[in-house]
Amino acid sequence: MPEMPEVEIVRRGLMSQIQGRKITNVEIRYQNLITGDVSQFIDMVTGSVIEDIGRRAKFLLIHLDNGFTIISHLRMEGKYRVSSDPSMIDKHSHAIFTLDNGQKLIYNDVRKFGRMQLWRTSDLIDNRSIAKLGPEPLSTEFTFDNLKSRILRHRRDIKTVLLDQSVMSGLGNIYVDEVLWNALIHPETKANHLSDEDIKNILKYSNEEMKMGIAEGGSTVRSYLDSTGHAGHMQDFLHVYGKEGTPCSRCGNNIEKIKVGGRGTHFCPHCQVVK
DNA sequence: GTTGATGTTGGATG
DNA sequence: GCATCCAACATCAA
Repeated sequence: MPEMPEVEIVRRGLMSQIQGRKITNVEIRYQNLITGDVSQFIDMVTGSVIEDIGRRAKFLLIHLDNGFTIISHLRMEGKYRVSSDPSMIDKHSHAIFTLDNGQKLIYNDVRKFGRMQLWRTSDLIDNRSIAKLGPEPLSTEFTFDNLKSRILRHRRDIKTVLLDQSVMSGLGNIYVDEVLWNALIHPETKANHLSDEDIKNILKYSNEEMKMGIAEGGSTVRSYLDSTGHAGHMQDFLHVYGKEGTPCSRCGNNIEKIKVGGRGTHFCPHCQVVK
């Protein structure tokens, strides 16, 4: 499911729903959900208060009042849901946090790809997953010079490079296709062949797409729902993702779908030409 | 029934 | 270090 905008929507939802709540009980039904020692995770989280919820790229950071943070990644289909309705719990509910107001924070994940781990809040920057992340759109570090030097280091296809979270972070398979369509760049263009103009466009449209994705509540193309169970609307504004065989909204040529770096890739063969 | 694809990341292998 | 391949898993469509 989630790229940066979807994770941000989940973060905002959780902030209004569970910030300040005490976690009175923790149940982990799928042991591999937790990276590290499961019983230690349960011990440390039980009885703590949720102080704040942050985000770095696609990682949710649930800050507890005991100096620890739950680093949570939803991967493909992870979902949080806050509810007191027991029917919200099913065979795909892998973690259940009982809160002091009687509600439960339920983590659902059909494909079981998502992961959580506990990390000392003051040492978050040392976490391997967090440490390697490149700058994300809408942040102060996301500048032309920084992005240019990071992209030009690579000779892989630009699509693959933009999906590499150590180059820049936040984009996933949907938004990267949209950014490249907006920027008029063919997804198989070699990264080190890009012009300053191309880099400027990647910067500009990454910011725009992330901003719009957040404003529209995220993209729901398969299964994404926020923590209140609502779908997003960004899917109504996509130009290429999932549009194969339909006319490009800019030039009228049919959108094509190919494989780039093993990922389904949508682009307009007329607007986006390899240089 | 079988095969392939699905908003991701990280580990193994050259 | 860099690039590529595959695994983790369940479901749905062709």
